[in-house]
Amino acid sequence: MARPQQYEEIAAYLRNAIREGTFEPGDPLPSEAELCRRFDSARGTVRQALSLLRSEGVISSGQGRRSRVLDTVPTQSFDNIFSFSQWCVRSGIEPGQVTQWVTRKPADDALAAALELPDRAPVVSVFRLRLMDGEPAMVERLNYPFEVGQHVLAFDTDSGSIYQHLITSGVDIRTATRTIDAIGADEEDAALLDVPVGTPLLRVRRRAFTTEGTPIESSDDRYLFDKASFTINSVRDTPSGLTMISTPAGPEGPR
Amino acid sequence: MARPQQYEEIAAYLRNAIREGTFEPGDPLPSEAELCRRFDSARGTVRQALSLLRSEGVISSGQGRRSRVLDTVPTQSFDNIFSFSQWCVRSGIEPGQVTQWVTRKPADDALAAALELPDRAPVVSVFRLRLMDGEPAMVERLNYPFEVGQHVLAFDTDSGSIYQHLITSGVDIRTATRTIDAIGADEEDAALLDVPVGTPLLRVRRRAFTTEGTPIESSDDRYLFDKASFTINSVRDTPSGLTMISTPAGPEGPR
DNA sequence: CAGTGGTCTAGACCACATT
DNA sequence: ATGTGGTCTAGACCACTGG
Repeated sequence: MARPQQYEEIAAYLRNAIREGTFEPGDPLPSEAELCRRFDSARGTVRQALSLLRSEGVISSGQGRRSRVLDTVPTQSFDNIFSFSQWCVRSGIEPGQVTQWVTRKPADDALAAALELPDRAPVVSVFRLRLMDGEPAMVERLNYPFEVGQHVLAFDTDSGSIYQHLITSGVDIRTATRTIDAIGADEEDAALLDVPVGTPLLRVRRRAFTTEGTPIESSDDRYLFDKASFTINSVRDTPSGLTMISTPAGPEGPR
Repeated sequence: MARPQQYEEIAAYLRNAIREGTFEPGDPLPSEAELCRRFDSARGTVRQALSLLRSEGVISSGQGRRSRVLDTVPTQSFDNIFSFSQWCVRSGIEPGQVTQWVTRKPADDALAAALELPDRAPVVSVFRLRLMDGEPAMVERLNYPFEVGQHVLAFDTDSGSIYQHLITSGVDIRTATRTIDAIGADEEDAALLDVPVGTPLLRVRRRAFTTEGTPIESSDDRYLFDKASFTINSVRDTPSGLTMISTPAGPEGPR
């Protein structure tokens, strides 16, 4: 595993350089030709990397102009992001975790509803502090129906990605619903993240489902506000009557 | 202009065939090799077309598998996502706005990059406080290239939805990229929203594009954290829809 | 004008899914 | 074993931007 994808490497390098201020918002990136030389790769590969950053809302490109850095924080596109660990690696950040506890207990009302289980059905819960390059970045609260949670109980939660572990355990994760909002840190959050109570946090609540629509996860992640952001691309429907085979031209939008 | 782009032609053909039921949801598309033959083009070009459809959430691809048509997700909700006014109305809330100012001025570096304009090109900016049932809920900062902004200058920004006005003025809004994060209120935000400085706000930065991929808006909305949240549904391959729901944003049913 | 990104071609090898 | 998409190479021409 971890076979390095060349275009991912180039993208990671650029994301890193941007995050560390080598390229500031508004600055031009190196030209594609320059990047080809620097990474000894073909232009198609470089363009694939840039296309990735474009879809993440990190840079903007245009014919004849150099690509430029947009005003951004480290950003995750929703496409492939189920896993904090994976996300960090893609961004050139070292992920980490400190497990607070793992329990098996009966679900309370709200959790039973979220997982579509009978009241007081057994669930497995995980509570971890997540780190980026060794620094506190996110508090993670995960809840699984017991059937799924078994795999979690049999896993060293300090060793890495639970998501990855579930996938390789054969758990069928197909769709997810995320709700994003902002809240102030409560006492528990504040202590772990080492910030004052009330500090703004970005909360992402997630429910994941199998192909059949059975809920298999209900979680609550709270990010330090300057550690993460999320990007979403959306398309508006074309007015119905128009497009036939011959369409108006169009360079690049997202991705 | 309107020089036909080959990959756009291929994409348009596929979109059409899908819309007309030639390929039903779940069906495999023709293989890339087959499309190469049919359109007498190189594989890279075909892949560019498929990449476009993938980014639109129309198909899903995977190594070794044929690309398949996804359940078509009605992006009808796009308008509701884009327009604060429409979203409120749909949620049974009375929208309102207090315009702070509307200006025309040269773009600074960051804004020029975001709108893909030459440095110091003229832009039209709007700064409004938005209300829900008469209460402050959001601070809205909108920026348009002058060509688009003209329509805004000729509009009473206290009267309602700029988005609606642009659409009816014939502005072609096709795609958008949103980046969501959390920040503390600065002094300007705090004064308008009537909260202490540092209160957590949900920030949504948006870039909107025409069919040709030309940027037509770059904006920054900051919501009181208890007034709004965002919900995103995604499938393991491709992001599909985005929905905005109102305050009592309880865990939402999947579908 | 030279430099840059947008598009396109015609090959190649690999990993994975299906048979 | 075959077919498929994912990745990559090494060229090419064009349209546009910028000095």
